[in-house]
Formats: sequence, C-alpha cells, structure tokens
Amino acid sequence: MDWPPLPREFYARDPIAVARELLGKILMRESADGLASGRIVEAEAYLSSRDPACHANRGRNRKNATMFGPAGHAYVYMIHARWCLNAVTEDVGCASAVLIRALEPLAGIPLMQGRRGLEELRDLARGPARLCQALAVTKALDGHDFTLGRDLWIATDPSANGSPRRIHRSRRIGVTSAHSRLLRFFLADNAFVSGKRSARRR
DNA sequence: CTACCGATTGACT
DNA sequence: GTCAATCGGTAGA
Repeated sequence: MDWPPLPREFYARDPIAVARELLGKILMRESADGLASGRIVEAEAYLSSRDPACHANRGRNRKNATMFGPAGHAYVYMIHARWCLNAVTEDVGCASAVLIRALEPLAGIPLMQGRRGLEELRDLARGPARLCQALAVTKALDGHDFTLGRDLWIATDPSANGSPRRIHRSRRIGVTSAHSRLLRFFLADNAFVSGKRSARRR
C-alpha cells in the first residue's frame, strides 16, 4: 500500500476549505527511526492579513517567512518551548495557513510512545505540540514541501471510502485575538480531539 | 547581551 | 475550573 501525497492544488485554496478537508486525511512521518502516522481530527485556519491572530498579520519576518511562500509547505513554529505544525495555504504571498491540532495515531505507535514518554494512546498526539513531539517534527522541517511524499506529507485515507463525517466548528483554542471567529474544525465525537469537554462540542 | 513573549501542556483544586 | 513551567525566537540596548 502506498500513500501518495496530496497535490499542491489541494493546499492552494481558501484555508477554511483546506482546514475542513484536512480532517480525515493521514499525516505521514518517515524518519531514520521509522514510519509513524495518524489521522487528522482537528485543524484551525489562520487567515493572513485579515486575521489578527495569524502570525503573518503584521508582515513578513524571519520566523514566519515560510507562510509567505508557496502553498503545500510545512510552517513549523515554536510556542511555549514546543513546536507546532501548519500547512501553508492559498497563493504565494498570501501567508495563510492551517494549524494541525490533533491526530488519531495509526502507524508507528510504539515509536510515538517512545518519543512522548508515555503509553496512553489518547495522549500521544492530542494537541498541536504533542503531535509534533510524537512525530519528531522540529524547526528542521520548517519549509519542507508536503507534496514530495517523503519525510513528512499528507495523504488520503484509502479506507475512508468517502463516507460522510460529522464536522463541527468552534472558536480557536488559545488565541488571544479574534477569539470569536469560528475557525477551528474537528471531527464530532472523536476521542482524539484536544481541549476540554466543552471545547469538543460545537 | 538581556528582556519579554507565546496558535501549550500538565499538574493541580 | 486554575495556574505556572516551558525555552527558542525576536527586538532592542
């Protein structure tokens, strides 16, 4: 079974559409340690200059430069001493992105358990920094091209067979500005979605 | 060089 | 529900 990467066109669109459609896709990570993967169950859209919470809102700098580049690349940044992973969306210069917030672990679970230092499946990748630790995603992968289909990429789940999924939307977690905007998307009733119980409901 | 920040997490009541 | 540790990046002196 192979896992072809989503094409550039998937990412080169409105980040809200990309965030919604990333739900149910498989995030793949291949490193020297082996393969690990998980189903994306939660994502948030960040809308560039039209979104005060977006890192690119105040213009380009060294840290956010990847967001200003082409869609389909990884934007990795650090918050509270932890790494978080985004997919760059829209056109070059737009600087919008989708934050991948939680995974349901699929392959390489012992590898993820080792990296996280715990066993509990539900805690391995429930949260943006936890999933980066579980998949060994660091600044070294900032700017990485997801469409290459190696190291780090996103694929369609062949077992998903297009079955409709219930998607809920809510306020984004943790942001201090534009708090009221409903730009967080997650699979309803999925145990691997982050946040308190109240944040797992619409 | 120091000071400050944060799209978080984990431990706690 | 609350709260503080976390530390690399960045800005500014």
